[in-house]
Amino acid sequence: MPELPEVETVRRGIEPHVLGCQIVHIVVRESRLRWPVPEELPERMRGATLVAVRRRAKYLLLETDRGCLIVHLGMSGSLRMVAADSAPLQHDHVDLVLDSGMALRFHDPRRFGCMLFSVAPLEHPLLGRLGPEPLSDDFDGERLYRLSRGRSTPVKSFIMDGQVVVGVGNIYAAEALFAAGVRPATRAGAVSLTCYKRLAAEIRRVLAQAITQGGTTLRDFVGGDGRPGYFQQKLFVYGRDGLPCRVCGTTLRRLKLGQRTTVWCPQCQK
DNA sequence: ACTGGCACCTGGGCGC
DNA sequence: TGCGCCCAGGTGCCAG
Repeated sequence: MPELPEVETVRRGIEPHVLGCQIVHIVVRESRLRWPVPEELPERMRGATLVAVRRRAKYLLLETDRGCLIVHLGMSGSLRMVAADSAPLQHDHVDLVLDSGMALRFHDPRRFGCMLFSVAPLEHPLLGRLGPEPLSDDFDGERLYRLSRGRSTPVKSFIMDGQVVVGVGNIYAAEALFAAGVRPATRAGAVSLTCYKRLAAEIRRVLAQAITQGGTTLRDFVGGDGRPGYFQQKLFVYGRDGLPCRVCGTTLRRLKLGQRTTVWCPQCQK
């Protein structure tokens, strides 16, 4: 489900409701996520105080005085604040019950998400080799250009590679490539420095704008406060194959790159 | 070192 | 109404 803007929207939504709270207990109804929820998690976290809610790539880091919960929402996950005594629905796999009378509830029909524990999350194998945050100063067109030399992978797959830059998923990859006027199937190594500078700028702009809009609501995405995102009203290509380009009217085309559906405009993207 | 392909899951929408 | 098929926001891992 969520790309970086959605995860950031969730982070901002839950932060004010959990910061400073103590975890009374953790209810694990289904531990079979992408990786099993550690059996010792409830015992280890009982009584811990939440001191920060951070994000790295698409991972949420719930930091406590006893260590950190690493949460990924996969394709279909969500985190919501609920009343601690509210009845769980299907796929409500984990509750962090807080001393405020609320609970942070992890819901994930497809179970591609995860909930792990670490005392040094940034050194965790899943996070240790990630590239820079797209909204940080470490990310720019020169980096894209440098890392792409000699690579034959499509530029779209390249910018979705977490070692290159994190947080660019299928929606925003397509949108950024459209905005930069770059064809998704172009070999990464054949894209010029000029184009990469434009692409990096568009990746930043599109992600930042999506965060401002509260993320993109597809199907049932809602932020931690239950409000939907509005970015879908600004999509130029994602999900619009066969429809006219919003800029030039040309019929948008679709292809598969790295097993992911990709929509592009043959007129606007060269 | 790279690349493409598969895997993990459930649910919604479609054609028949 | 039911069944089978395809599709979906992610990403680790495998063989070649």
